[in-house]
Amino acid sequence: MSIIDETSGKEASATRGAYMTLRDMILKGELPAGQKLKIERLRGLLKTGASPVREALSLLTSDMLVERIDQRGFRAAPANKANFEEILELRCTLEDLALRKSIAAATPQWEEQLILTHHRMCKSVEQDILVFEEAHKTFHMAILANSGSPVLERYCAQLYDLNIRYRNLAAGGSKYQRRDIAAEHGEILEAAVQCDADRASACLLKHYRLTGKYLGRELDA
Amino acid sequence: MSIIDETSGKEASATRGAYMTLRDMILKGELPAGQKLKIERLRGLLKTGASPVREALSLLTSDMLVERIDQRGFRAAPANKANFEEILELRCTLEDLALRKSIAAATPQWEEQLILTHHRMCKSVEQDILVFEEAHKTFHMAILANSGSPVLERYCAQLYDLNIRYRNLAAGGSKYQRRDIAAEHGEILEAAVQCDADRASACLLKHYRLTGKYLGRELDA
DNA sequence: ATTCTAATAAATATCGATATTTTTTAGACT
DNA sequence: AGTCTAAAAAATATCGATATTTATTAGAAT
Repeated sequence: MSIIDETSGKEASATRGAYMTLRDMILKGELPAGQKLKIERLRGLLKTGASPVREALSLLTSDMLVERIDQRGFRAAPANKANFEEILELRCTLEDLALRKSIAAATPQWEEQLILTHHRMCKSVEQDILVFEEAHKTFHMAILANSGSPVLERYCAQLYDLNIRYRNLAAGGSKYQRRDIAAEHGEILEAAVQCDADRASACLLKHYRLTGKYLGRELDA
Repeated sequence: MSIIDETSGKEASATRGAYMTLRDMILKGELPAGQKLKIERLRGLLKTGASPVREALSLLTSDMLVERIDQRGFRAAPANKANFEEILELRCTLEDLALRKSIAAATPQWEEQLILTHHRMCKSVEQDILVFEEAHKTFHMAILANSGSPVLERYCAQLYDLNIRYRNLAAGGSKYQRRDIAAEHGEILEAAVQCDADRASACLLKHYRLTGKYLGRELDA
């Protein structure tokens, strides 16, 4: 592997590159919900062949970001309030579960990871919003990372992304929510480190449901 | 669509055909856990081109039945006791959740579906084991089908399949479990129809955990 | 004997072309 | 006008060939 592979954003395979780009575009709403995803168009967009595009789209069905209808192609997964609320609720349930498992199995290493990812997230607010987004996801996943159940964590990560997608879809005009997000994160961290499962869970779910309520209003429009 | 399409088992697209066949082979253990899945070999096996095979494998990644490693192909998902137990436990949690939601939202239509799928399952015991397996899954999914959360149901279906896979992997030599499965199903049905969530859940989880205990022993070998 | 390296073989990933299917369009009929 | 039907266009799905990458083998050096 050349040095370039590791430092640049360039992906190893065309399929992976297409997967990442398409995923990003769907999460950001650049490919609107429900939109038909024509191979030729994406081919042009991604400057690659039909095979990588099709394979990437097939992979994205795993993530519930793309729907595949046999013999009539792919489309960006539809979005609606019912689905949003389903995602939000299921996410709360599963994260609550994973959080409690993580805390129950707490180790010094896990604690340290929490502190670290939280710190990085705090610092990243000064930087580009994308850097913060990344750090934000990393922190939230770190909380669940000690659950001992990779499948559960996978589901949580999936639901996290789906939720972010709705945030991006809804955040059309209105300004970013003016809440003290930093304080909320701090409280979650504190409770988790203290192994206070009930408080950590309560904070976490409040954190999600507040954002959810805000987004729910946006989606009505 | 010709008449043949609807009556024969022949799939509409090569990709879907490959997907179904491969899925079946992995669930049945014909493609052993961890095994490398070489495109050329599968191409020969399924008598189709490389593209449908690759696409089918990409789709199977969703179901956690296939692992994809960039630039070095696909392999059947590994199987081990830890994963089995994780699947079993998560399945119990999620099905409990879905069952309670289903019961909470009970409708006459749902009840009737339960009765119907249960009846079909009972009848199917006389027929081929594969017919029973299909009916068994249909019954279990019908129980959860009223949860109002398609995503949750999707996860449950996924975990169901993964569990079945372990059953098939473990059932190498030993005879089929000699329990009164029919009675267990009957009890679940009865409790569900009566909207007794606690009893239904208890029955369901006992049903799963008994099978799980049995399979766990097999997997030690 | 063991590790390193170059050459070879094998397998994956990708492309471009073509067959198949679906969708659209335009004309005929009621 | 509103359907139905046939032809044309567009898009999907698939194939066969090739480029790229990884894995294997055999020989050289320590």
